[in-house]
Amino acid sequence: MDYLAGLNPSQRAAVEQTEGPVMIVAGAGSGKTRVITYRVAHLVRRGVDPFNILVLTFTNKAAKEMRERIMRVVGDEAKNIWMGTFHSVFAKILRVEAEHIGYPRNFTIYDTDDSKSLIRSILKEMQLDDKLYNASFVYNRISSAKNNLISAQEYSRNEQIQAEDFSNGRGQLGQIYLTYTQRCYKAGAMDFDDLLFKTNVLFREYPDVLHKYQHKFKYLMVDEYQDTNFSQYLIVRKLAAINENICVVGDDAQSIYAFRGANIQNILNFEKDYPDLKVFKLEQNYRSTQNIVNAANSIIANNKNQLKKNVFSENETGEKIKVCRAFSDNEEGKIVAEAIAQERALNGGKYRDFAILYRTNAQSRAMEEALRKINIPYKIYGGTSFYQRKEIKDLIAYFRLTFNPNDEEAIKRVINYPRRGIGDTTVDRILIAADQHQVTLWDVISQASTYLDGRSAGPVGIFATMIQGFQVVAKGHSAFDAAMHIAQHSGILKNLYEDKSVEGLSRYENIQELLNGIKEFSEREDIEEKGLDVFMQDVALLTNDDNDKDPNADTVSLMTIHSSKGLEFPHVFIVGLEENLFPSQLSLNSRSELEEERRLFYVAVTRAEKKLTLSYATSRYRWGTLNNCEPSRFLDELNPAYLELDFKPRTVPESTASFADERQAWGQRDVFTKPKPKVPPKTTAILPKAHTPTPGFTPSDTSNLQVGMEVEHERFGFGKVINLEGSKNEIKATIFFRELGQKQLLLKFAKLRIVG
DNA sequence: GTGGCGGATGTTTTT
DNA sequence: CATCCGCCAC
Repeated sequence: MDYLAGLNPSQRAAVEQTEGPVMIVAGAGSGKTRVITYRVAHLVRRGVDPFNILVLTFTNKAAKEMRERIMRVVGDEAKNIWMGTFHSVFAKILRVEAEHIGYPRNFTIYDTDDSKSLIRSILKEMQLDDKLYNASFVYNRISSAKNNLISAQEYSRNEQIQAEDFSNGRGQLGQIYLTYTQRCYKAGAMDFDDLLFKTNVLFREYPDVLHKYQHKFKYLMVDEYQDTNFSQYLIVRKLAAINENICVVGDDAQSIYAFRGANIQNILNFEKDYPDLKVFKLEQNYRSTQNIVNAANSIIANNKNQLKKNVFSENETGEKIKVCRAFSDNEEGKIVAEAIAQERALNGGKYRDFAILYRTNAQSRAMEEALRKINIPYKIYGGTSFYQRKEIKDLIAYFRLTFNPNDEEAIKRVINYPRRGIGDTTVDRILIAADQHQVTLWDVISQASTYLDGRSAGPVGIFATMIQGFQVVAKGHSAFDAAMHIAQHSGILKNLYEDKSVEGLSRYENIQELLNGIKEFSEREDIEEKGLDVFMQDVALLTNDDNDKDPNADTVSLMTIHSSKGLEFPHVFIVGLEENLFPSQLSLNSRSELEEERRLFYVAVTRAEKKLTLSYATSRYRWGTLNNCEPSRFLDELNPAYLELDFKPRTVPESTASFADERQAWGQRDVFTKPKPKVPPKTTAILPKAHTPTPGFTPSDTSNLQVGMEVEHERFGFGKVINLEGSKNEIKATIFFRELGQKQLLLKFAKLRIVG
């Protein structure tokens, strides 16, 4: 029981409370991961069968790390613990139980791209305006419906939802959702949200199945509970209903996934669900210096909605938090890169002690360039995942088709790649034929001559034969052999090999890398089934860090704040602290969204152990144009006692002296003393009454107006005509008003008096 | 059915 | 700035 010795009293109490409902409210850096690890280890030590333990995490990375840690305490037995993300665990269960809900065992998992592509097809078929019904918007709408366990039928039947959609001019959303669901079903595909939604359906419709898992998972633990949505919440509650050995761990201050349906209420209401609940609060931060912890507290204090908690540190006070200003995003990169080099030159340390965190993936580029320039090794986490690259998705689409030939998105992706003379028209015909004859897509493709006319039947038939060939090969061979066969005979390998461009070369290499990965899988000894179908089962759920070749390499880490959650580094740089970037422009509409951004900043700050550096740029390239930026409001919210500004406050040398006397002596009218809006207002409705018309103002006949004439406008004041264009009744005059600047007016409406 | 071009459009964040 | 999409000519 030596592992218990290193824990503080509340940590230890949380570990030892293995029975009944438990909630651990864990402040940032309070040893949460240790508690979960030891708690699981403790269960195993006390004789609980690892097969009866289920641990749910939010990333594959977290699951993997935790399993390794537990293995260090209890050994190989840890391999048998059910541990993974919600999505991966329930995908596994759904595959076993698929027949109950009418899905094939080897159903495809659609990723976001697949889903949006399907939505786009549906929108096109329904001939809907793809601006009003933007695919991403529709996807999000369907996604949040599913996360709140609202089925397509329910969505369409619900009068309130319908009324809301109609009033937004999007009355077809219900129909789109219905069609989308139907098409996924026909394709034997589930999207990410379905993995949770269908699990709920399964548990609701088949009590015996639920019962089986309730007994299987005698002990449940959920990490990052504050990030669960309703769908996840209900799964957990149902699974725990019999044994009630449920332990959730979370921190409301670190809830940063509301945008994908996470509901803080899940953590706030936990007590109501389990009256016998034991709550443990972990408030001592062991990770960071006092300055960092105090600064973080000063940020989160600005949020109204939060659980009371007192996170404190007894570590050294530490250095103050440095704030840097740069002129541009590139200079910001340079400052950060040089700071890393300098820190290492002065105090040593490894590259892996440094992390650069940003709000959006796009910001990584300036950082990368700066690091590369002075030869600092770095690694980017997240971003476009290896498995999202086009060439990888293409090859995987062939794999998908091999095991599920009805996979509509896979068909569309590769039926004509490499080119084999099957154009969009033919694909449309296939979809229509399947619909008309009430058969599957694969029925149409595999019996092309019965369903299609002669011209398109030929190439489609050849395609079908090829896929059938793959199916035969996949059955009798290892994952690697099958994959290699498909890569070659589909023509993908040849197609990429012939592309001698730089991108083509890298695509070819990526395919090689995927094949290597499959080869490794084929040679693994810890699993029995090594077919390509097994490899494929959760490929859609893999992310970048699952493809990490050398996790121990000494490199600086670059990642979004979201993916930094749960990690810690001695030195942390948070870059791009600018209004409209962080907080994101899209979050400024509501208090709750702004508070989520603030929690995100809190998460970022609390990643730092020893030293934290914040930076912002006063200008930045966005969409290819240079934009001026304001420093983030979050910088103002930080208690200045913990900050050190790395620049002189910008003060423009000012003098009270003026040239007013000289101007007056010269006789010039002083127009500049009146306040002048920088940008001419766009509409006349909000114009200030800047001008009082000359007494007895009457509009002149402007039919003979000439360029260069001085005019007075009833509200805009005095101005000079600088251009006239258009004919007769539609003459448009460009007039430069002294007070307001340039404006364009239609003469037939404008009331102008010609001066002098 | 294919390929090239110009224009629109997009950046949160992740499973 | 980059990519993706639609439109047009072969």
